[in-house]
Amino acid sequence: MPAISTPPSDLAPTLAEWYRSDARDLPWRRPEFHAQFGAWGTLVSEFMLQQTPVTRVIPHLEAWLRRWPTPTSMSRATPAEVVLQWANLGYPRRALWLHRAAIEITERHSGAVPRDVDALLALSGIGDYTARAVAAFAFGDRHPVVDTNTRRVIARALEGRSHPGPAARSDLVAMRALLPESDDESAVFNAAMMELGATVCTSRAPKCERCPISAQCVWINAGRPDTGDGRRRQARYEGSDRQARGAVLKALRHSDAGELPLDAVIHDWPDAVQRDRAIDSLIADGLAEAAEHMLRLPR
DNA sequence: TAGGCGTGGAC
DNA sequence: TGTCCAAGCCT
Repeated sequence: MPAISTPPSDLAPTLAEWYRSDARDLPWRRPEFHAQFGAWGTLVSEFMLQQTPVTRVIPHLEAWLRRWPTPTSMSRATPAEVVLQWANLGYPRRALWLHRAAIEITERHSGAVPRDVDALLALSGIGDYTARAVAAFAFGDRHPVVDTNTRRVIARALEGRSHPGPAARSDLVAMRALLPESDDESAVFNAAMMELGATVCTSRAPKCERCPISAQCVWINAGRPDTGDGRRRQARYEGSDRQARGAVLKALRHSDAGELPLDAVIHDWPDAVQRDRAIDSLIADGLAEAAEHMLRLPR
């Protein structure tokens, strides 16, 4: 790993000041949000934000929390209801995982979102990022919160690369070394690194002229070299199994009573083998079930 | 560790 | 148009 040229002590205060003045006003950052929904609100927001843009999440989050304001209320829903409410947010397995997590929280933690990172990691659909995001943002504890934005800021500002490498456990170690001493300052630092990456230090066309740490940025001082050759490319979507799965589930979501005759499910799909493979894989994932020549959302 | 997994907006 | 990208997780 390249040498770190900026002392961590310089970064946090500068970013904290910038964050206080420039951070977006997002629902889950408002005190009323925490007062109303607590850690559950944070947890739901983090599930929805996994690979889905902020602007698409906001309306869904508010509808979701109005319907299921606590883990226990959601634990009593059916998978079909949850998948329907998830609507077109994408990656619908997240809806099942969130539902499962709500049940686990109800059964293992008496309906209260746990504060302990290991307990959070043990819940369905929660990994290194989400567990620490909940612990840091909902409970104010000092943990390294590392998402794609954080990794990009570290790659550029500290390592002089245009894009971070693949996510790795070592990212947690690198971020932990940058955290301020106190819980409060750490939470702000985590949020500020993410915010900078999301709004200024973006993947494409970064706005370096608006960056509060541009003077210390190793990447800028190196002439902003393109070092992104080794990045993993997202697989082609057009014609993919994912597209077929999405079409099947969309048909189910829009059907009456959440079910369709099996032979009517995207019957005009150009590749019948792929269509059947998509249906089978959705059933295997628990996102659909077959019964009596019908395909339906899971009950 | 690499590949699979939705959806839609921006360019 | 096609390509990239988005507060990741699971296997």
